Amino acid sequence: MNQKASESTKERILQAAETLILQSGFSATSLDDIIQKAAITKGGLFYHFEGKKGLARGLIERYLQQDQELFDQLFVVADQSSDDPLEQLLKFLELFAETIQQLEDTHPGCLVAGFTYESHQFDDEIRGLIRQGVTSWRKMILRRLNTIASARPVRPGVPLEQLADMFTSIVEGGIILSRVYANNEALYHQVLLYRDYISLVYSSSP
Amino acid sequence: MNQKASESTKERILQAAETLILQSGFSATSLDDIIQKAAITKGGLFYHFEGKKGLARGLIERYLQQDQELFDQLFVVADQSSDDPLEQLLKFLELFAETIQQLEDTHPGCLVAGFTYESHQFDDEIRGLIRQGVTSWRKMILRRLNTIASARPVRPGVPLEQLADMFTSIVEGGIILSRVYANNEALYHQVLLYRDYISLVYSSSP
DNA sequence: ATTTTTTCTGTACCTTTGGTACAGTAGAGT
DNA sequence: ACTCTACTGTACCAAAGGTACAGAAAAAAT
Repeated sequence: MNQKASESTKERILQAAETLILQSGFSATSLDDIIQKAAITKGGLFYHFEGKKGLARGLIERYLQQDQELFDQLFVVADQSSDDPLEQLLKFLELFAETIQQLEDTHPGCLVAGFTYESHQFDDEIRGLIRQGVTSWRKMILRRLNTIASARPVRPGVPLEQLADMFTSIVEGGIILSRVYANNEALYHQVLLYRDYISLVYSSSP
Repeated sequence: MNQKASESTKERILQAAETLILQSGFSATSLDDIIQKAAITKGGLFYHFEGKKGLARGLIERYLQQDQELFDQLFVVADQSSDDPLEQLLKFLELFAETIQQLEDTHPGCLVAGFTYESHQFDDEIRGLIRQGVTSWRKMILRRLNTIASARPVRPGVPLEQLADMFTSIVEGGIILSRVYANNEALYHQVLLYRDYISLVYSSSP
């Protein structure tokens, strides 16, 4: 078999594992569950990953990468829509909200949040990856907020670092709402409220 | 032994279980872990709860109850601080934010969020309790928002139901931030940003 | 065409642990 | 002395994680 076959098998395992883990949690998902869903054997799984711990690392790495790719794509579109940095960010949030709304099923959940609620099981490496993910989201938004702030007044008393973290906060919280209500509209609206707040933070009216 | 001894044992079990489960997740927390921390035997645990599932129900019921008690207490103080419904809600959020900030350790996490990320393990009863909890938070805030709206103009395009859900969203998301950063300031600031947004939603300036 | 390497399958096995059941007991109240 | 509550102690079973390895099947290299 060629490398592509290997990669597609690995991907199949990761996809199956992610789906199951977001449904039941990491610990509650057995390797047997995963190999069954991925249509592979235990030996095959251990060929690709160093046990369950190695699988966890593979999962979070893949998740953060895919996430970054989505955000990058949306920002490309958003940046084309206007020359105004504020409008670009607002457009990004709009696109992101719509992307969520268009999901057929209930939002599957975020691996970062899931792992955070099982964090004592993982070692420092995994916890480091989780923190790295959250930090990257903060940086991504904060860069934009700072650029906007260089041309517009910012509402007093609003720390931009916290406003950037609010993106993560809203998304993670919104995902929980959507899962509890079994309805993506909740997450969609939460992102739009965040968008609205940002527009108010940079609104120059008294 | 008397009833007080029984109740205190039950409470000790619940407290131990909650702490451990918020650290490692429900599945990853063994009954052995819990009985060790609670200084009881396996038989004793099964005397008080119908297995691990019964324990989960006891945990979520207790959590929602304690949560409600805290909110009620804070609203009593907040309602005394002013006659203006908007000021009362803003004060409540301030008090809540300060309560979190004063926690000695990192916020332990929310059982509702934790269980949501392991929801496929639980039956409809537990999932019902989780939904009931989130719904009660929404109602609690929405009642206030509607009262405020009866006397003040609301910013157009802001659905009050979603603004009420934003409380849950911000708190759950903020908890994740605080846990990842190992710092309660994140959650504190998120609640204050939500407070700021609410004040803007009801601000009457053009 | 053959050899080699990669990518798995299948089986067998071990150890730990999670979850459950239940018989028995200690101690407080009556 | 009796009874009930509140446990303790022990025993048991299925399941999970992990390991080891023999070998097959497919592709790549030669």
